[in-house]
Amino acid sequence: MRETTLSLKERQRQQREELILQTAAEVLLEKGYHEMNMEEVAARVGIAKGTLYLHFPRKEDLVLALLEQQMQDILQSVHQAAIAPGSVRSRLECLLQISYTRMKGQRGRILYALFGAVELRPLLRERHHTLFEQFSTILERLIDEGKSSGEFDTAIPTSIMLHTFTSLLASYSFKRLILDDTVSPDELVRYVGQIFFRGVANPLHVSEA
Amino acid sequence: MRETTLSLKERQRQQREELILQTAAEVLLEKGYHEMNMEEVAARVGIAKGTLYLHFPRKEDLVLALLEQQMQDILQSVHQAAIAPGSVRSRLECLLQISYTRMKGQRGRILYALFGAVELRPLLRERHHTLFEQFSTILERLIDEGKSSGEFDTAIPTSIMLHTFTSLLASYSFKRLILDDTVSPDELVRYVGQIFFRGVANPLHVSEA
Amino acid sequence: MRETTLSLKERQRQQREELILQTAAEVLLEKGYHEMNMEEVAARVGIAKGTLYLHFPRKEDLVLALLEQQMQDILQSVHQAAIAPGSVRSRLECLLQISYTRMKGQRGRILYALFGAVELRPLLRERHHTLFEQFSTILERLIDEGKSSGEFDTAIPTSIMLHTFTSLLASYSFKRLILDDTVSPDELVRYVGQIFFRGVANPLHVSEA
Amino acid sequence: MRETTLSLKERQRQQREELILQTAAEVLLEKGYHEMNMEEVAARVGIAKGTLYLHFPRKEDLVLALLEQQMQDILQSVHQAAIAPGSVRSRLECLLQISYTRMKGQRGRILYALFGAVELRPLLRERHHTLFEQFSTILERLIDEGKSSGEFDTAIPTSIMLHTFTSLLASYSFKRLILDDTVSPDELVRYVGQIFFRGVANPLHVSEA
DNA sequence: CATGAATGAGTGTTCATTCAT
DNA sequence: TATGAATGAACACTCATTCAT
Repeated sequence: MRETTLSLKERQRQQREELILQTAAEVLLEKGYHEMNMEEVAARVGIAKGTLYLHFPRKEDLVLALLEQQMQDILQSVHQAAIAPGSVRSRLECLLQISYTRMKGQRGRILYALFGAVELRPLLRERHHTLFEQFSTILERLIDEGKSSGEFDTAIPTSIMLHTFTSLLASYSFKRLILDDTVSPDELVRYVGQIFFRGVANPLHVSEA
Repeated sequence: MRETTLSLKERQRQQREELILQTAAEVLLEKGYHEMNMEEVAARVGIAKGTLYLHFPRKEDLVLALLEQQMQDILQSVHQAAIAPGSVRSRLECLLQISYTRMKGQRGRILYALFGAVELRPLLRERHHTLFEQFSTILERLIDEGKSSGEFDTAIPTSIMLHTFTSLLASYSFKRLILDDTVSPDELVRYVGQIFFRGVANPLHVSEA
Repeated sequence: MRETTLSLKERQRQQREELILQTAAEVLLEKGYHEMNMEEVAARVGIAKGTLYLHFPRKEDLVLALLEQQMQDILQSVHQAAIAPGSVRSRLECLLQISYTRMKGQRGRILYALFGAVELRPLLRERHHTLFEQFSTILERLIDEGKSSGEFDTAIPTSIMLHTFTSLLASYSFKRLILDDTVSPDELVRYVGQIFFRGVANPLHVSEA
Repeated sequence: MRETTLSLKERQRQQREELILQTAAEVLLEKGYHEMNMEEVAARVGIAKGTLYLHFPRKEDLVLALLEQQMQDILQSVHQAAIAPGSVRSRLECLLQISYTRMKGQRGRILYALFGAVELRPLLRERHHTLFEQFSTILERLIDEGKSSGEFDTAIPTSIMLHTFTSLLASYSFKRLILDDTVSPDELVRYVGQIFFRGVANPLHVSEA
């Protein structure tokens, strides 16, 4: 019973923390890092400023937690996509799908807002770097697998493929396209997949598609 | 004679304005929009804060002028590339070349810094939209020309090609690659060109490359 | 039996209160009145902030209790010294001894820390005044005794002697000397005694020293 | 004429700075370092908070300037007293006179208020130390001169005399006595001088007093 | 009684903007 | 026209105090 009580409190605490993060994300998207002020975040959550500081002792911490959440979320997706069955192409398309779908939602745009604040860069860089390394490593392995299996053109360096893919995965242009409902995420995946995979295809390989 | 005097003054004024813009660009890149303060810009230019305000009555105006300049600059490049002789591919590759080369330089990074400041977006959006429309129009015509000439696959919608191209043109991933000297702009143009143009190539067309 | 239980509880309560006071004294010395925060005091004592407030409903009260304790402590010493046998000089030297020895210890420095906080003065003043009156009264009687017995020069007003003595008793300069181990309390007593008692000696009196 | 204009502005600036320092001193004495807030200082001076920060970029700087002013002031007095003609006793009495007279005025109490703020100590210590060293050096020389000339008892170490004198010079007890108008500075000098100089007198020397 | 989560008033500091000279 | 001193709104963060559990 003691345990239940504790975990109840703890659960409530985590629920509120999650609420704070969601709210902060909203404000961040509306106003950017600088215009987001702690008072307003607190007010929107419905708590006092002091309470907000109990959860996140610095504005930076709040924003860093947001970053962490997003990054973990993304890394998770990448992991799952990477270990899915099927061709490398299908797995990478799955990633495109996830990314484009997220663009419609709020969460997909937080990273943009965060990286916008130049003064946060030093802070973000380190954590971002670590996760980005993991992210890159997974994708590189996937691409190399595609090369080994004969799907991809071995003449194109893996790092080029990786960054080309990344450019298409996290593209501001596509984000606008999707937010304006000019294309659906599904369509976009189809077309971008078509272009990219034709582009990196092994010229000698007979695609099953 | 009155006119000459005026135009001399006017010329000096414009020279100073240009200097202000250059300086502002520097500071913007170093510190981002919020950390860039009017005092410092004025000091670096070597004028008083009040004088700075004679040229740009709000901080926003300064930054908007910077945006305008950059956009015009880009539009100019796009124009020139568009009317150059040669295949559509060669002309688009020329654009990639310009973009990647600019990434190494300061000026190419200003737009990133500007768009980073979420709170500027409403301001930027309008002007940006107009210029982006022009930019898009030119590229769309180019792409359509490529489709007509048989270079490009007509099955892929022009807007998709446009935004895919744009994603590769102004890619944060590539910017990092280039700033880290992992690839030269030239190499990058070659590889990205290869991937993109294979990707959008007309399957029936025999490339001259 | 009820009584015993209560007094047990009461004893525990007083023990804790004493612990709080000791801890508060430590923090006060380390950080001064303002930097001393209730949270830290509670944490160091090992109780919750709320519990601390059960004992001392305001920060001021805590600090006032500390003052009281110190003052009573000092008053006690003065009392004992005053009723000791021997010459007035020997009794006053005993007080010097006590004071200088205390300077090495923590407790002797608390009053300095407290009086340092100018904003506490109104609060301290009243209580301090009462106790200081008592303190003064005792010393004045002692000095007058010294005058009657022929030890001290009756031409010097008692209040002057008192405050001169007090200046030497609670001197910041001597505190530094002693904390830096430049002199030992014993030595200091000897020299200061020599100077002061020569200074106030009855010119006609043949000292026994 | 240019020069005159500049020096006029500069003079006004310094006048205001002096006004700020005076005001800050007042507030400091009334409320202590922590309760003194920049807003109020500015308001009392009749300027905006921002203007205050043009003169003193940190609260600390304001308070440090105050310290400097006081210390220089004191050092100045000590210097002048030290080089005055007459016996060492008369010169030291002159210092007592200055100190006790200052106690009536506001300025004499600022150092007490400043040293009260424990958190300022590290800041103050360094500067204070330097000046205190100078102060001590001058007084030590004076005391040694008194010993050489036969005025003072060579059996008492110079440092003891110095600190005893300092204790009497800057005594909180005497400050109260003077602020309460219990004694006049003049009287106090006479009595304290009598006590101290009898106390440190060379037993073999025939005083001219 | 004991707890510690919640509160919100208070304050140092920055900086875009104005305006008298 | 050019200046830069003056302004004051804005904001992160702290901490004494309260009170529901």
